[in-house]
Amino acid sequence: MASPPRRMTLKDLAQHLGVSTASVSNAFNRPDQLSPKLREHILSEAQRLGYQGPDAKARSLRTGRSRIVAVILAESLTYSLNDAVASELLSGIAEVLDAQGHTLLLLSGRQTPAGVPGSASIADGFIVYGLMPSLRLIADLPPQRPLVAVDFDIEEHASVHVDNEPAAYAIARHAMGTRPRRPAVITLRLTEQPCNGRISPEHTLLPARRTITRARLDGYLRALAEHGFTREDVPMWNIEENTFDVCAPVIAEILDLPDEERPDLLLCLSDRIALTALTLAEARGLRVPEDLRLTGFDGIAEGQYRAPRLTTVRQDSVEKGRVAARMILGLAPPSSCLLNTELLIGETCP
Amino acid sequence: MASPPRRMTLKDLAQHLGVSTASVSNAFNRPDQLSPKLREHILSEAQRLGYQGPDAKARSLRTGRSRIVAVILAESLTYSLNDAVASELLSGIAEVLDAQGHTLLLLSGRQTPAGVPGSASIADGFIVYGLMPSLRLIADLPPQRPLVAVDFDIEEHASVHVDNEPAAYAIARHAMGTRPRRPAVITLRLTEQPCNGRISPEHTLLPARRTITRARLDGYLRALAEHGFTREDVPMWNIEENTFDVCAPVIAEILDLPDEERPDLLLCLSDRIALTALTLAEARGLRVPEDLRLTGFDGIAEGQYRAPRLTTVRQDSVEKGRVAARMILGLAPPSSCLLNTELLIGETCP
DNA sequence: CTGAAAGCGCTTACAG
DNA sequence: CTGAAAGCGCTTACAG
Repeated sequence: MASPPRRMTLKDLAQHLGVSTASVSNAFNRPDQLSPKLREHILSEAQRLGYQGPDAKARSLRTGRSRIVAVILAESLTYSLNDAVASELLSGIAEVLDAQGHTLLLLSGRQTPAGVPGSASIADGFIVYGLMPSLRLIADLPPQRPLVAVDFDIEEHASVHVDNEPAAYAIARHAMGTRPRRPAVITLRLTEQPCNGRISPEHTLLPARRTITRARLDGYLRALAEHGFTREDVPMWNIEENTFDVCAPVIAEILDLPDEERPDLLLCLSDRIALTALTLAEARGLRVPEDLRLTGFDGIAEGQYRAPRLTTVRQDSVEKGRVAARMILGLAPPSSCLLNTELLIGETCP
Repeated sequence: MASPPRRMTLKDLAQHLGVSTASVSNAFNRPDQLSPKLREHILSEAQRLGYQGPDAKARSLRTGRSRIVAVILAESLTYSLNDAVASELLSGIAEVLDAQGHTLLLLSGRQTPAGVPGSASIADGFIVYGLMPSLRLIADLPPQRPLVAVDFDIEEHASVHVDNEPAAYAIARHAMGTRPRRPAVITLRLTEQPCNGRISPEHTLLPARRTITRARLDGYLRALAEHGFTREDVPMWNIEENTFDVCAPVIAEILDLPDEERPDLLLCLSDRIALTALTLAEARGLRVPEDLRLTGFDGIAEGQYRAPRLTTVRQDSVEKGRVAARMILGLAPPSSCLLNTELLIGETCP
């Protein structure tokens, strides 16, 4: 096992070939700076001798650019990777980065108490997604590198949003087409204090600038108000994490209310919540939509590839990712971009 | 907007404070190399002056380590990010990397014809997942850095697997408990030539060392053989991509066969395939399991959080990721690790 | 415990 | 078109 003690460097290769390091570098990076013949010679010898091309670490130090874009997810990576909406966003980002020869570094805003790991500073730009993270996190990022916020705003930085309030208004208004007797709302991470269950007057709700879920709630309440339901008339439950396991107990509590108290319309802040409600309702023999109507938000595939199909708002999370990535790479000017959504009428709330 | 033209460097900070660059570096990296008092002074001044800590690019060049681990996915990133099994694997990897202060660089083996982008060489180690990629891709990775293969083998490198053949045998044997009249198998990316539909004798099947799906098929066929079904008795269909959209037409073709030809047992190579079959069967009014029994493979949440629950094999993809990450970081010795699976009996094949 | 110095592997003006 | 040289920002023996 007398394997070579270290990787071959550009300098080694140049010496081997009797050319300058500049020529080798140019052979890899700037074809116009040397004769095609020499370039061909250098590249084929590199291949033959096992030189893999300029080292990324050295190159990035020298040029100041790494061709790496970091995505900082407000939630844990475990949650985000298994969430359909976050996954779609990442797909959109990855699609654009790939096409431009860039790669994706995944970071969680929650991972270390120490904040974002130092290796984050290697990235050429940052996409920050999700709940408004602590400003400290943002301050710890290297300044003067492009940053795009998705689903929230950071002062003086670009952002990508969907029209949460109008979309929520539209779907709630659709649901009001058949007047519910007992409408209710299930929100997501909306209370200042953790609350996985019924929201009481003691709870403080986060403001719209902190979380998109508030904007959606405001849309629902606007439509409800137009039909004579005040906020006091409409019970609200809150979910702490957008997963089946965390949703299920809260929804069980709602569905297990006595018949005369059980809501007949559930406006859910996400498809995951609505799908959990649908599963649990089916398990209890409740008929959807006859006994219980349900609406979601997001338009994830799982809600559309089943019967009954979920009535929901489709947001194009893939496109959100593409837009953010284009701004980071400078393919589009930094801006505050608002994407439209689409109302999907399924069978859970016809 | 007379903002500082460039980021402050360690050297700048050292000059400001009248200490050597070594002391500043040690303040950040080796607390034992200087007095607590000086360290405290340096760190607080760094904070005050806006020095964010040593630059990751320079540090990684100097030390040769980046604290970045690359995951190379055989499929496209778009596919992988939206696939439950791949997402779980990534979760497990991310969990371990996070805990060790490392971060995750996502690469696709399919992204560029040019092969893995040069920035890959920044990673300290590589986890390669999925179908056996071209050996060229592996050869292009920097040698002498740790590499772990997941779900396939690379000579002289560590690997993580589940016991595909025995697990497939076990679930098929369970299904044989009630003798089917017309069993069939739906495979996944198993033919040398692309084939999204019925497999004919002309098709060449990939060998088990190239893809885990072959090992699963072998397990099914072994159990079927024990019950007197030869390979010729059992029709097989192949799916090219493990997504609803690609599965649906093939499954529709199967379910729309005349009653006397339609299989009454579908052994599916993945949960995604089985769930698609379940959805389409329900849409056609076929009763599961009375008219059609179904088994999956993977044990993804979506199959367990619905009624009827999928009968399937649960593989712990999160743990697969953890094991691979531990090997990469040197927390566990490189080895060939085989994880066990668990038979989950749901209602689709009681 | 501190400081001066070498060097990680590359890219890029610049002079020829 | 080619080559000699500076320097990206750091870490780390090493001498004091």
